[in-house]
Amino acid sequence: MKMTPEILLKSLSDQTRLRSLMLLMQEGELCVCELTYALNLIQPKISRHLASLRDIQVVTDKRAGQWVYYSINRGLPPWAKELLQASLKGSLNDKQHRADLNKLKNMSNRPCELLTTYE
Amino acid sequence: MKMTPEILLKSLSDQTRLRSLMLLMQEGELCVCELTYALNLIQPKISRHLASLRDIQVVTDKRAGQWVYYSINRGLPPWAKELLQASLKGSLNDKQHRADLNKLKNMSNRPCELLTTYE
DNA sequence: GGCATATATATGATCAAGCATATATTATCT
DNA sequence: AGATAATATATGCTTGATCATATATATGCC
Repeated sequence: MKMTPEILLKSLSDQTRLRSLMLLMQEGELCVCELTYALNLIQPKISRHLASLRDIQVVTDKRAGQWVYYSINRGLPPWAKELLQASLKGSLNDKQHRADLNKLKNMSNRPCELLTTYE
Repeated sequence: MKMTPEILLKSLSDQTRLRSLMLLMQEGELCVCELTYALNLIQPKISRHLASLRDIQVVTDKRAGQWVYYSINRGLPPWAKELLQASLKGSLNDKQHRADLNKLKNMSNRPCELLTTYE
């Protein structure tokens, strides 16, 4: 599937998807339960939006045990990465984004991929 | 009104608005009738979308005689300009955008602001 | 009056939300 | 090891709201 501004921008027009992507831009890799906690939304909602982002290949997923980790697709064309970077730049001042990031940092019992991999 | 990624991205999520903005990015200044012709859409549709873009201050308008010219708001924050630039970069390969631009270039009796100003 | 632009109203389509439920992986118990 | 429970994630399905569209009409400039 070919990425176009139309497709990418439409995916960014939803608050839940935008908030998720901005966290992924800063944190690199997050599982559904981390996003669910950070954004304070119900799990099916997060899962559904991540699936739609995966469908258009804005994010990639990776199963690690019982967790599924999502991250920004490294194969995105340069203009798309730049567009996401600009969005993040604009979000750094954003109250909502800052609150989301803070909530994530304070999450207890955050799943740690490395521990489960090496045990 | 404060510009945020949420507001800007939502405005870019509509095809008519996106196509109009991409032409404005390349051409600098266009009136409603030029956009109507280039995008091959009915006038009220263009007018309405431009009004919504003006409401959130993504574009500015300027009356010159019977024409109203729209252009990208120069006062946009840097991240917003960068986001629009990235969108344009992605649109340069886009079939639709190229067709729109081509149609505009071939428009006959294009209103010329300078002539009407000085006559 | 004619052209350019704006707005009002009604209709229709898209899409997100929420609930319930299904699948998958891990942990526990006997 | 097999059965069971718990946790993480995904997916139908229905409802409701948002928003773009089209037609018609109005305003403003030459």
